[in-house]
Amino acid sequence: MPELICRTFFPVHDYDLDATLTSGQAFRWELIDRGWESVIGVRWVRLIPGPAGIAAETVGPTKDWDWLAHYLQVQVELPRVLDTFPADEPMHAAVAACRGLRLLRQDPWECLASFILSSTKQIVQIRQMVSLLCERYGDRVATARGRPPAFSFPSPERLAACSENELRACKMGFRAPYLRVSAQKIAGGEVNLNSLSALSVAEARDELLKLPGVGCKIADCVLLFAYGFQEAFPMDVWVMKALRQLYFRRRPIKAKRLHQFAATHFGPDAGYAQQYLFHYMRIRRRLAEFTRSERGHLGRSSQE
DNA sequence: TACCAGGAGAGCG
DNA sequence: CGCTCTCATGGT
Repeated sequence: MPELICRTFFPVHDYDLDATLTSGQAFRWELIDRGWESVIGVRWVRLIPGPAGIAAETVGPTKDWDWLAHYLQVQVELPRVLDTFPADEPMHAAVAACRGLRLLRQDPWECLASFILSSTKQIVQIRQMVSLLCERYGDRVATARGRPPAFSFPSPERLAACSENELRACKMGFRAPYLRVSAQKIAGGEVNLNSLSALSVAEARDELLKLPGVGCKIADCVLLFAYGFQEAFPMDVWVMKALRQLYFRRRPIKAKRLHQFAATHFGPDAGYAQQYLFHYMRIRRRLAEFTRSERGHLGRSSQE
């Protein structure tokens, strides 16, 4: 029985889908034959970026695409956001290098669980842990013919029912009890993720901080990537390095002062600015590594 | 091989 | 507070 493929098109400008999906905010997108594939909620999705916008397809009868428009935040007028950034040299450079980078609006539980796993892990490894978790404890969802199997992100209830060893087997190490207990607190109603959008940022942050394995940085990631609190400014080692390098040129600055600077300097969409700085640093590193390796090859071959 | 990764929590003075 | 140590595991 042939599956029903439904398609739509979002005519968005200033939307760099590649940058957005590889900028370390979501961990389940894979590039297959020039399209990005993942699962949002219980739906498999394939996105194809083009010059006039983003083409999308999914499986099963679909007349309403609001869930995807919401996830992609296609209604956001990017220039309006960029205008709120401070008019300084570092931000100009970051914006120029990451033109079209966007923030997604993700499911709170998937976002929270993923970032609980993120601590002192590289993005490739976070992807690996999340992928194992979904394969083993998520539900199979329908995909287009010829596509690899896809799974939903396991619910809090499902992960709460896992043993610590089962979770450790997904290569998450010391993060296993954090994820397990957090899942239990959410499944048991001790923390209600659905109620946070009605709260102030500070109140919502305090709720997230009740969960084990969630400190300021991870709370801010969830506030920003899942709830759309755009003033939340997650400060990880990369953003810290960006601020020191771009704004304080190797003058010794304590982390506390850096937080104060970030809280006052970047305006109402500070979290958006943060994502530009984060991605800017990462693509600069990739370029530097590429250049170094190319020079290495040239150096060797010219020796002969 | 040594060092680092989208950190958090506990123990200490 | 603010500092240091530990916690698994894999990539570079």
